[in-house]
This record gives sequence, C-alpha cells and structure tokens, in this order.
Amino acid sequence: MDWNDHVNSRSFISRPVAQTSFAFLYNYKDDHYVYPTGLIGMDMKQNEYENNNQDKKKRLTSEQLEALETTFQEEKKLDPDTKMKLANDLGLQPRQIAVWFQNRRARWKNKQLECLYDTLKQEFDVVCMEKQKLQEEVLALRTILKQRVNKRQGAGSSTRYTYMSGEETIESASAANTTNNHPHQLTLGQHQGAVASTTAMADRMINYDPGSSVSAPYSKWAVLPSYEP
Amino acid sequence: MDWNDHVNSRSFISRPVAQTSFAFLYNYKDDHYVYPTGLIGMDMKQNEYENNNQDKKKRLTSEQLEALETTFQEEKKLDPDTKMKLANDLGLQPRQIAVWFQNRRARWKNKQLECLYDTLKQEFDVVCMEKQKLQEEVLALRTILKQRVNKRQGAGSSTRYTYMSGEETIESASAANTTNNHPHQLTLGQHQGAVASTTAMADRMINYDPGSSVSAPYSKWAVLPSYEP
DNA sequence: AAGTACTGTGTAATGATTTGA
DNA sequence: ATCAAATCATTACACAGTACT
Repeated sequence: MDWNDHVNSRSFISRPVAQTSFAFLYNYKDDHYVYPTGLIGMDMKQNEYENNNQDKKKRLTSEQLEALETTFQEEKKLDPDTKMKLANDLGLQPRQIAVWFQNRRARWKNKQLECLYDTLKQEFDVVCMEKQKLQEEVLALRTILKQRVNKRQGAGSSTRYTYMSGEETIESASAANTTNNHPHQLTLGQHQGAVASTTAMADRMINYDPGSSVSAPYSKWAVLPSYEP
Repeated sequence: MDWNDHVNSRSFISRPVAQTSFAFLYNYKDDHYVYPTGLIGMDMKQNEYENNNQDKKKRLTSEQLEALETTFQEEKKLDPDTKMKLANDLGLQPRQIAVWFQNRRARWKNKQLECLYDTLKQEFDVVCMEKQKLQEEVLALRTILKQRVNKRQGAGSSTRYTYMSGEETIESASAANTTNNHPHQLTLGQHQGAVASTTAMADRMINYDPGSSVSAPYSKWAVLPSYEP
C-alpha cells in the first residue's frame, strides 16, 4: 500500500491487445503485420498517459531498456525502492519493472548456462589434447624401456624383475586408455569443432546441416534423441 | 493458394483477452489474482465458440497437451497438415498450435542444453581422471628410466645419447602437464561434484549456498560475473 | 528472365500471466 | 508481497517459395 499508490499498478499494464486480437482487420494474411516504418527505434514513451488510442507498441524503448539493463547489471534482484524509482523514471508501471526483472533473471540463467557450457567445452578439449599427449608420451617411454630391456637382455644382464613390476603397474594404470574409448567424445556429435560463440550452441545441439537449406527443411529436428522429461 | 484454404489461420487467434486486459476490474490489488477454484484442471474446451463471456482460462487442457506433446515427440517441426489436424482435433486455433510448437522447441532447446552439459561434464570428469592416471604413469615410467640410467651409469656403460634424446622429447611433450594447471577445473567452481540431475545445473550456475536460506537472500545474485551480451 | 510484392514458416527475443512456494 | 518456473503470446526479423509485373 506504500508504493503503487495512484493507480492500481495493474490497471493499464496489459499490452495493447487490439492489434493482435483484431489482426485480421489488417490486410495481411497470417502473422505478417508490416510495422509502420520509423516506429521501431523511436523514442516514444509508452506510459499510461498515451496508450489509449492506437499505439500498437509494447516493446520497451531503448532508453527504458538501457536503464533497466544498467540496474540489472549491478543488482540482479530488485528491491522495492529501486522498483518505484525505475517506474517513475521510465514511465512504466511498477509491475512492469518487476516482470522485466523476473524475465531478465530467468533468461540470464540460460545465458549463463550457455557460457558455462562453452567454457567447459574448451576445458574439455584442452584436457583431451593433454591426455593425448600424455598417451603418446607413455608410448614413447614404453618404447624406450623396451629397447633398453632388449639391449640389456642381449647383454645377459638381469634386472628383469624390476622391469616387469614397472610394466605391470603401468598396464593397470592405462589399461583402459590405450585406445580412443570415449563414447561421447565424437559420438555426442557436433561439439568437437572450435567453439565459435554462444550461438554456435544451437548448431551443436541441433543436427544442423549448414549446406542444404533447400532440401529436407524438417530433417534437423528428426534426428536427436528425445531428452524430454 | 493451394494450402491454407478455408480460414485465414489468424482470424481468431488471440487468446481470450478479457481476463488480462481488464484484470483491473477485479478487486485484487497488484499481481495476485485469485483464480476461481475448480476451473483449473477441467476439461473445458476453449475454442472460438466459447471464449466470449468469462472463461478466464488460457492453459491448455491435459488432453490437448498430451496430443501436442505426442506429436512433438515424433516431429519437432510442425507441418501445415499436422497443424490443421491438431487444431481441428483439439478445438484450438491453428495459430495456437504453431505458437505452442515454437515455445515447445525453445523449451526443448534449453533442456537439451542442460543434458548436453551434464553429459559433457561427465565426459570431462572421466577424461580428467584418465589424464591423471596417465600423468602418474608417466612419472612412474620416468622414475624407472632414471633408476635404470643411474644403474647403468654406475656400471660405466654409455648409451647416454639415446637416453637424453628420449628425455628431451618426453619433457617437451609433457612440459605443461606436470602440475595441476587447469584454471577452470576447480575454479569454474561448483561443478566438480557428482552430477546429480538436470536441475542440479542451477546449483552450479548460481552461487548457491545450500545451507543458508535465511540470511542474505540477495547474495546469490551478486557474485557471478556478468556474461551479458 | 529479372525484379518486386506477398505469403507462410522459422527462430530469437521479449512481454506478460499463471501457479506454487 | 515476492520469487522462480513454466507457459502463452507477441514482436521482429530472416528466408524460401510463389506470383505478379
């Protein structure tokens, strides 16, 4: 009862419904309403005082977004005071501010996840390479040891026990590593390439064939296993 | 002009608007509209013939969801025929079907991402372990080699050139690997634990402290770096 | 035959609502 | 009242065919 004083804060929020509900009034067939050019980036405030007639706009202006974004950067959570201040400054309902922050948080989470994935992917690649090198190194060392043993055996020397013990522990340590036995390293598919950007995620998740945009437009959806709950 | 024959497919789309646009008519203050009990799970069809008065419902019925879900499982993409069929079968607008599928794909993508992450995480852990073992193995092998060389040197033998060359290549191969030099392996934080489930993702992304749910409710938002675009 | 307008579809981003805690 | 999660819908742009000039 402290804030949202004058109006009921929910009174006008609702998007200007007319445009979509009566979209059939427009000449355009399905969902291809042609936007009045020059209305996109404009700095037209859409507060409660001017959404009465036909402002078919809902998107926040760049100013509003900027302010919201800045605020979000420093505080993911929105305390009531900030909310009211933003609402007053930007000519929006407090409720809108709250909703914006909620959505922002939810979507920020997904972004985070993507970044996390990319990071992990890079780490993974690095570790794989290092493992590869270590594997080669082990082979090299083994070869050397073998050569040496052969040489010594030819000379009639016998520190053979020590050698075998070493070989044994070695075998047990890398028994499962001698071959490429990572079922997902390549089979998980698509994610062995260079990590381009966050949007490259989609290309890895979806069986996207970048070449054929003509044939089989539905193919990319048919392949993946269903991970649904 | 062949397809999209009878209806214009967008004519009636809009959701039953009354409920949201005129929400301020309800007595409820801000954003806490209390739903008329007993209307939630009911199987009331909401096609164009009965959304005129006061059906404050938007959620699809379980039947509708089931059908949509089933269809989605077999085809992530919605071809027009299927769309019309579903629309007729379920008493929904074709537009609604399309929208549902779009949203479903978006949600599915996030789920996929989570699964992908978990899978990759497990692979990562495995590879790390294997790398660890290989590292130990390399050390063991080196030790053996060293022992052997010392022994031979003590005996006055001199295959020293061969040894050094081997040692050199070895050093170069694992120069950067001898220590734990993975900046993110633990620093990325939070994701070295067992991979519990897909929802465990949030716990890894957000700096979530599972113990203190009372104090510092805002703390978990203040920590992470901003990965925003 | 090239250019242009129209239409349907897709994805991505975004605003808003519902539900339960 | 607030939040997170899920959901519905809309906005906006891109691309592909088709048709009309």
